[in-house]
Amino acid sequence: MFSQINPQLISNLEKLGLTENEAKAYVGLVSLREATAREIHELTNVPRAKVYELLKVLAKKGYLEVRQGTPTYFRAVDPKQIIGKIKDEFLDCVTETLNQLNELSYELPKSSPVWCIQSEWGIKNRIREILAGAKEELIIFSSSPEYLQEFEAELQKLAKTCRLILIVNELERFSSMPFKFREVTKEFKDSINNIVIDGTQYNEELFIIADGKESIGVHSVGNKREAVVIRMPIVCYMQKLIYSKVLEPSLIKKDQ
Amino acid sequence: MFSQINPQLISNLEKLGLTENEAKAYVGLVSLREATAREIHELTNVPRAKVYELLKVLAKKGYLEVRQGTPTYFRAVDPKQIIGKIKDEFLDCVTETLNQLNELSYELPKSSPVWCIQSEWGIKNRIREILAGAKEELIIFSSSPEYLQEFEAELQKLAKTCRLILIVNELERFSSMPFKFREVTKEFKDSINNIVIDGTQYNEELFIIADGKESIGVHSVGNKREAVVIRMPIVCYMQKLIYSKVLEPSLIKKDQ
DNA sequence: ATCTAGTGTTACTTTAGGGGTAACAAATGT
DNA sequence: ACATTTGTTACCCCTAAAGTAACACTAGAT
Repeated sequence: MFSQINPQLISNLEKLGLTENEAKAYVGLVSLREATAREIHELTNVPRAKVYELLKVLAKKGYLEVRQGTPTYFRAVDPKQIIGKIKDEFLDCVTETLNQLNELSYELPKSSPVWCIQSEWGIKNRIREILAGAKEELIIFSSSPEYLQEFEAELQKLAKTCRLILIVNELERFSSMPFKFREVTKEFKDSINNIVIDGTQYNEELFIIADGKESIGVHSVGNKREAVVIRMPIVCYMQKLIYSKVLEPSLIKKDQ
Repeated sequence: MFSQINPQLISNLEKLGLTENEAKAYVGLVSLREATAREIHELTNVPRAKVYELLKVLAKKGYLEVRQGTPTYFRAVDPKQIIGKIKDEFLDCVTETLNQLNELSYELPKSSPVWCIQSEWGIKNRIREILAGAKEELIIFSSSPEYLQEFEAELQKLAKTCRLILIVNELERFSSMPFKFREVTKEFKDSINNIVIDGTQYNEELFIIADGKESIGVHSVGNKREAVVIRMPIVCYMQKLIYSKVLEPSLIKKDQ
C-alpha cells in the first residue's frame, strides 16, 4: 500500500515484452519477495482472478518460482537474472535481424536527388553521415549554436582533413566554439531570419554543402524540425555560388 | 515478386517493436531501396490504403526518408543505423528497468523451504546459482549425461575448492566426462528408473545437495522438465543419508 | 459435522489496436 | 474530356488483454 507502484517501471517492462498485468504482477512479487496470489492482487489491483493465470505464464517463462499448496506461494527470481535473459534474447534477435536485412540490401546507392527527413534522430544521423563522407570541402551555414554544437566533435576531426568554411548569422553567439567563423551580410541575415510561406514560418537552422555535390538543409517549421537532402551536383554548385555571395566580401577566401 | 519476403525476418522485426505491417513495409522498402507506396504494396501485399499511414509512422520514427510529390517516393535508411538505434534504446530501457527493480528488492533472502521451478531456463539458472554457492561439499546424482554435461565447466572449477561426490546410474554412459564417478546399487537404480505416480511417469534426471543444506532435484514429467528446490537443512541431511546408502558399499568413501 | 472465509477456476463482457475492404476526392496523364 | 493513379477516409473484423461475476473446492473455526 505504502509503496505505490511506479508506472514508469510498468511501462518499461512492457517495452521489454511483458503485458501490463504481467508487469504489475511481477513488480508486485518483487516488492513482496514472496507472496500469495491474493497479496499480489491487493498490492497491484490486478483482478484476483487474473493473477493466477498471469503467475502461471510468468512461472513458465522462468520469471518466478512456485511453492505448491493452498494457498500457493510465489517467489520472484532475482531481477538481474530475468532482465539479463531478456536482454540476451533481444540482442540475439537484433543481430539476426540485421543479417537478414543486409542480405536484402547489398549496399545503398543513395541514388536520388531530393529527400526529406522528418525525424529528429534521422536528421542528426544523416548529418553525421554526410560529415563522415566529406573529403575536400565543407561549407556550413548555421544560425543555431546549440544545434551546431552537437556536431563539434565531428567537425574538429574534419578540420584536419578538409577545408572547413563555417558561416554564421551572428558571430558573437558562436564565440564559445573553437572554430574560425565568418559572418553573412546583413542583407542575407535579414532575409533568411524568418521566412514565411503560406502562413507557416520557416526557420533555417543549418545548411551544409559537402564537396560541392551533396547538401542538407535543416529548418524548423513551427516546433517541428525537417531536413532536405539534395544530391544533384548542379544544385549544389548553384548553392555554393549563393553562399559565396552571402559572405561579407572582405571575408571571402582568395583561393576559393 | 521473385524475392518473397522472409517471414522469419518479419517476426524478428515484430520482436523489435514494429507491427506486422510496419515490418513488411520496411522490409519491402529495403528490398526496393526506393519506391512509391504502390510498389511497396505490390511487393508486400499490405493493403495499399494502409501503406500510406505506415510509411508516415516509419518516417516519423526516422526509419525512412521521403521525397514529396505525386507519387511520393520513399527511401529506406541503412538498416545498420535503424537496428542500432532500436538496440540502443532497448539497452537504455534495460538498465533503467533493472535499477528500478533493484530499488524494490534490496537482496533476496531466499528464505523459504520448498520451491518448484517450471521453466527450462529457470532450472538451469538455479542450478548454476546453487553450484556457485557451494562451499564444502557437493553431492550430485545424475542419470542423464547430456544434462550433466551442461554444467561441466562449473563442476571442474568446483572440483578444486570443494568435495565433489558424483553418483550416476550407469558408469559407462558418463565415461566421456573427466570426473571420478560412483555407481548406485542395482536396487536403487531399478527403483528410481521409472517412477509412476497417479499414472504420470516421473524420471529423476539430476539431484544435487550442496553443503548439506540446499538441494535441487530435476525430473521430467512427460516431455516437460520440472525442478524442486529444498532448503530445509533437515530434509537435506536425510537425503544425504539416503544417498550414502544408495552407493555400492565398496565405493563409500571412508572419511565421509 | 457444519459453517464460513478464502482459494482457485471458469465463463463472459468490454475495450483497443491492428489488419482488411471499399469508396471517393484530388492529381496526373492521354 | 476522360480514364487512371494517388492519397485519404470511413468502415468492419478479429484478437489479445483487461475487467467482471459466479461457482466449486479447501481448510480452518465453531
